[in-house]
Amino acid sequence: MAIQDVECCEEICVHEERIKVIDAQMLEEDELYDLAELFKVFGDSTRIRILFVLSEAELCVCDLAQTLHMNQSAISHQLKILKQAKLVTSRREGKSVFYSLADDHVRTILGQGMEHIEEK
Amino acid sequence: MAIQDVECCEEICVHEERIKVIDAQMLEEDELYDLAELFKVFGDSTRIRILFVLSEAELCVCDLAQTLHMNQSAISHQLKILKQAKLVTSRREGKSVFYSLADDHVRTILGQGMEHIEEK
DNA sequence: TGAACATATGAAGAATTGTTCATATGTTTA
DNA sequence: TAAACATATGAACAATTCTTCATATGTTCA
Repeated sequence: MAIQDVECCEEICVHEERIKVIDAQMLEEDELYDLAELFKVFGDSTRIRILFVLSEAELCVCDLAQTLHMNQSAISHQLKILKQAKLVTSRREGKSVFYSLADDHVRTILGQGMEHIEEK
Repeated sequence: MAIQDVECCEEICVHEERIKVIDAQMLEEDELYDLAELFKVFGDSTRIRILFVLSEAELCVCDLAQTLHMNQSAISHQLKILKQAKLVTSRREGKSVFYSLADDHVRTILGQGMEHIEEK
């Protein structure tokens, strides 16, 4: 992101004190980045579908692929992203790997999102 | 998304009944899409910063640009996206346009996101 | 051990997205 | 009405992302 001087409205709306206070309370750069990265993970309909399905039942990669009508590779790639974000966990059982939701934040966030879009 | 037949594990992990039940409960295509679109809006650090700043105070475009050290055009573009997603609202006051958070879902979602990344 | 199966992953191409630049729109005031 | 100011927006380029294909890894069982 380019940092630069910005010519700005001077009379009405620049409240320097207010800006200073906000600046001080601002999230750290890496927190901001992590937060955006987290939501980016939610921001894909394939991953939303995976999370939604896993909120109903623990499933293996193959079941997920079949349920979502997508090939195994695509699902595996998305599961990797979900796992890196700690939104899902997995356990191996023989040849299969079963995935499930990592914790309740996932459900809460999905639920809040649903509420928001339903209010429109 | 390509829909196709997937050769799938047959012995261990395909639970056809389970899949049928999940299929029936699955979100509608457009709900899924809307939900992903919503989270996509949260999935950018500039927009997260805008939302965070607006959670502290109502600000005009110019103040936002100055606070975030970005130019006015970039901020306006992002505000448009936030407004389309109904995450912010605006009111005009003379030459300036003031933006603020649209509702408390925004705060809840941001808060849950913060909790999640802080638990790591 | 080797064949069969389930999952993971690297590379590549298509599609999407964010910022910048230039300019348009809308508001105030001289 | 014209100039000055604040905001909005279209086009373009760079960067990121998602899916597919091919193949590698890991597990079971004959």
